[in-house]
Amino acid sequence: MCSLSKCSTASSCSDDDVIGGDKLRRGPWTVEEDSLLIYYISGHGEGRWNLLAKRSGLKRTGKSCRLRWLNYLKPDVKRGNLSPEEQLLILELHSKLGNRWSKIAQHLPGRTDNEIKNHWRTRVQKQARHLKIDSNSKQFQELIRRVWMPRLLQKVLENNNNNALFWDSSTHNSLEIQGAISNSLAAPPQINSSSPSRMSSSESSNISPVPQISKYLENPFCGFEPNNYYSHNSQNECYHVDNTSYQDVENLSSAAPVMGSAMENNYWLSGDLGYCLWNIYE
DNA sequence: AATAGGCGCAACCGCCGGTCC
DNA sequence: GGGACCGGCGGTTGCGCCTAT
Repeated sequence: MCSLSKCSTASSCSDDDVIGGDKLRRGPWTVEEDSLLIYYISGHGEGRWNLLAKRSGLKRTGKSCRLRWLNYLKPDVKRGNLSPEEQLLILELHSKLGNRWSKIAQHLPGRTDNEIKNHWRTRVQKQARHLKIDSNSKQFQELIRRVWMPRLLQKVLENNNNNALFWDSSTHNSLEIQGAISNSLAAPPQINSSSPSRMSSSESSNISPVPQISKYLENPFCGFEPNNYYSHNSQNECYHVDNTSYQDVENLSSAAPVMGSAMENNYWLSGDLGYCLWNIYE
């Protein structure tokens, strides 16, 4: 509630604005104000913002103090670009929670609702505008799930493969991120009918063990059929177990267990065409 | 070098729900 | 019960920086 008598926007307010006889400052915070707020909170703790605003000597509203602390000054506020993992999690959570930014922020330690909201508006909604699609439409939601999330997933896994052949759980301790990754592949596979039946067979290095016989689950990129069984030869070229020849071959470069999966035998397989979700057949 | 336009982000606004008296 | 106050939330604004022309 703006009780200032003569301002309509932040930029139009001056230091001469008055509340209750005191001059109130608005707009960007100075270093001195930040220091004062940090000093006061270090001595008295957070909360009771209106009282804090009065007693600290800051010529700011309680709301303004709260916002400055929570969004900027609080020590655990994480700064810098959102990682692909975080972006993926935001997309996943937004699909479930909608614009409930504070709820989404609770799942991203160190990130504020304001930051996530800004990210959504500047990055995600911008895409919708460019595509002339309503960002709340089913069509856009589908686009996010089918295109954007798999791309982010690819980035996440590429980063991961660069660091370690197998999934490094020490860098991905959030099961929620794992869940978001799994869910990002929940859409039915987009099988490209123009794809050649024999897939590319470039040299694959750093080949990791893959299950002898695996059940392909799902992936928006690959041409494998869900719930069919595949095996591989000594070069890690995959083939359908019903076929005698190596048809539908894809070179597989690495395998990583799906952490947090309800199915312990689920693996991500990294290959020429992207990433596949497999279940070890027993 | 100047300028216009776009973008990112900090900060503000208005509303709402909870709490206290 | 209801009014006042407060904190939290989502939406919006506008400033400053960057980039393209």
